[in-house]
Amino acid sequence: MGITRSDIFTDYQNEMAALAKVLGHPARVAILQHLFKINACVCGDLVDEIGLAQPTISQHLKELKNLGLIKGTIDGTRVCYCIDKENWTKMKSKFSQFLDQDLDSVKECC
Amino acid sequence: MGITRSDIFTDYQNEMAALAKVLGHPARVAILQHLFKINACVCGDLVDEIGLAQPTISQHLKELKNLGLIKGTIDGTRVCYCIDKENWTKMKSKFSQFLDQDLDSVKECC
DNA sequence: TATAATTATCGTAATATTGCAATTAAACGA
DNA sequence: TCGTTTAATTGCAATATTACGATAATTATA
Repeated sequence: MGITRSDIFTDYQNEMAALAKVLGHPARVAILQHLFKINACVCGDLVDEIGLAQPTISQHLKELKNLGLIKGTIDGTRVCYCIDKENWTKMKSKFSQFLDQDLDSVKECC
Repeated sequence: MGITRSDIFTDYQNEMAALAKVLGHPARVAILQHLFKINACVCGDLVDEIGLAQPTISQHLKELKNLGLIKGTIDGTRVCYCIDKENWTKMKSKFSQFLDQDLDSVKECC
């Protein structure tokens, strides 16, 4: 049905999935990489840098902003985007918690 | 168009996104959590544990297997799934590389 | 061999995502 | 004020994802 049955999962599972999902597109990975490299930039720069149309970039920026990974400030006719450091740190610890599950005690079945 | 233009991105960006994407569904997060807890289990257990239909679980298992995060061994009429430790470690370092980009030198724009 | 148990696959329906052209909105500068 | 610049929004088309019923395939068991 294309609809995720989030009602049957825990909050943790849904939040973890939502975070992973927003990283699950190469354009958004590229945007975040560029913001780390450049510190801050405007939408138009990303259009040039990445090579997708302006509305497409704008849409990806919106998703990143909705999850809190970036923030934007209006600067005249432009909008300056940058990494939201506080939320990035929170995301990192959420991922760490998931990825660093105890692998040593895992027994492979085969 | 619903089709990701992976041609314009780097291999790194595409691989990073593919890994994140497979974690981007709560059912797959739940499956992985359960495998960590139980070490190994069969599809039917996951159907009971998670509460989605058997074909749906089977499909999610397939995606996890395609990315290499789990592996399955045929055991009679059942298939025993478990975490692929080697690939899990590889994924972890890929995520670390991305998530641990130098945050200290990032200047927020606003 | 026939039946049961288990998982994968197929087919399909519903929804989501991706991408862009066209347009709108907002703020600046001549 | 009027045009210019920049980004967001709208509307739409194409593709992808999610979910499940039905079925097939495989192996064990009676």
